[in-house]
Amino acid sequence: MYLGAKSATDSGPAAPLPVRCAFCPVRRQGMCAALPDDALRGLSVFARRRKLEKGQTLHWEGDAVPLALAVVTGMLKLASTAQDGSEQIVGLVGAGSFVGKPLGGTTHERITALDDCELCVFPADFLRDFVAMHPEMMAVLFEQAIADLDSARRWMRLLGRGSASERVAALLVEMASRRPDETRHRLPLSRSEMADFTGLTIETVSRQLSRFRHADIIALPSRDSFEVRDLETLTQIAGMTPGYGLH
Amino acid sequence: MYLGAKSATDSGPAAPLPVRCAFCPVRRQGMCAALPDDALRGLSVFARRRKLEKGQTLHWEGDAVPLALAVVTGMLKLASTAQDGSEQIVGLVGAGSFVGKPLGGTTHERITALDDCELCVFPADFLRDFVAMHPEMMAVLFEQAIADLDSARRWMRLLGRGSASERVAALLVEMASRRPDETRHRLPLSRSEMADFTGLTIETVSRQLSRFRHADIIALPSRDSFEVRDLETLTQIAGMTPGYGLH
DNA sequence: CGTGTCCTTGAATGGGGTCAACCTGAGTGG
DNA sequence: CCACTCAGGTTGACCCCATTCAAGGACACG
Repeated sequence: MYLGAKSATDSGPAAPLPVRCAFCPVRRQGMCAALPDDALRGLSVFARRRKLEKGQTLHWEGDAVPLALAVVTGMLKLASTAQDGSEQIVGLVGAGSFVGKPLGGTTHERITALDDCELCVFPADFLRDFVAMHPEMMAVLFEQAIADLDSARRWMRLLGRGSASERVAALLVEMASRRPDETRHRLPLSRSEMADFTGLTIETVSRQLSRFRHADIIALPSRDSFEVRDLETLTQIAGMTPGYGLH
Repeated sequence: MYLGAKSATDSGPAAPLPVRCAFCPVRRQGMCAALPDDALRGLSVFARRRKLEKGQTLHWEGDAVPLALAVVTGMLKLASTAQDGSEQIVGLVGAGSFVGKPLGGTTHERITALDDCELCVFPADFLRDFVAMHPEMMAVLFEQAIADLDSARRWMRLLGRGSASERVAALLVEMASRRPDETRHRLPLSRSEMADFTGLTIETVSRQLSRFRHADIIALPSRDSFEVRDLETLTQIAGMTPGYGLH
């Protein structure tokens, strides 16, 4: 169905990498990093850049997955909804990460932009064929699935056993660990989304943040940013050894 | 390092399947089902049958994973431990399922037998090489990782948002769904393990079970078994029906 | 028959939920 | 410029459900 990709892949080593790939901020991350230039050229033929505005939802739980995507900039959330309408966020996806089921199947999560995002989107059909031709890519996807599983299981422990302060601290550490060199970080989640992720209420999240602020562990210069003032204490509260993020 | 497997795989279509595979109860499930006889013969060369007694732990969180395994009979739990010693079970693994990281990496979970188990164990090094030669096997492992991820995320929702009755009901439904035709089921988890899995205390688990029993939703003929008397109500409770009162 | 382990049940406690009031800042219109 | 609105966030008071603490039961073991 997308077999044209084969010839594109084989179109000779001299052909240049498309500009969008050559200068892509995630060229050296995740899925794309695993591919040599010529394979990436084949992949890029069917890749489509797409912007997703903050709050927009990409597709819905229960649908067959029509596509897979890599995040170029911004952050996405994966969330599932209960009958009663309450939402549980089951994953955060940042730049360089991949979402989707290249082998098909239905997903049970909704994908929503927390930021204005830039995505690199592939039709799932094409990707399935492409992966069949590039086993090294399958390995990368598999490893990411395993990493996602690890991270989901760490959150399970937190949700099952963690107190409110542990959960909120863990979320902050998680956000902070994505840019370890900075102390000030964007906080693309609203209080309501933080509540959905931690399994708490917005009031409890707010109270914990205030406690951390009063204890001078963090500062909250604006609604959508925070500053880590005492990372050690924060990681300690989160119940994790420092430098060991939830990914 | 295990390249001898290659010649074993190619040793001609006439060679018979080893007895332990031919009569294996999971020959048609999971990983093994994806392989034709001759490939399975190659795999079986390095497979080792091993029994694990109830309560025995196979290996420990934080270690590099030395092996991968398929469950032949019995049930395993995957659990992670917090600094304070509290345990959170992050997965139950039944017959036919696969555990491990065929591509290497460290695991953060302990693997413990809930029952007396029979396992089919592979050295991780060998499996990595074998998978490289059998892309169709990679696909199966990938799909299982995705399924595990889905299930972990469902539990995340339950742990984050579910009440005590929802969690306990969900665990019973989960156990019951493994043998849909039966109404009476083995319950290989102790109360303490049920508590670890649901993120509750043993007292709360016990109270919920008693409530279900008094409401004639289940019966508890012995400590390690239960009988579903009203599956519809049970699934309804597990599905997070808001404010369901059993008094 | 005593002892230990696991389970059940009861009563008291407390952490987080719920409800409600208030605050803050961005927009909007005069 | 201020007044107004409105959504999102904060804070307080109260309450409820699960935990904690404590006692007792069921069952297997020597």
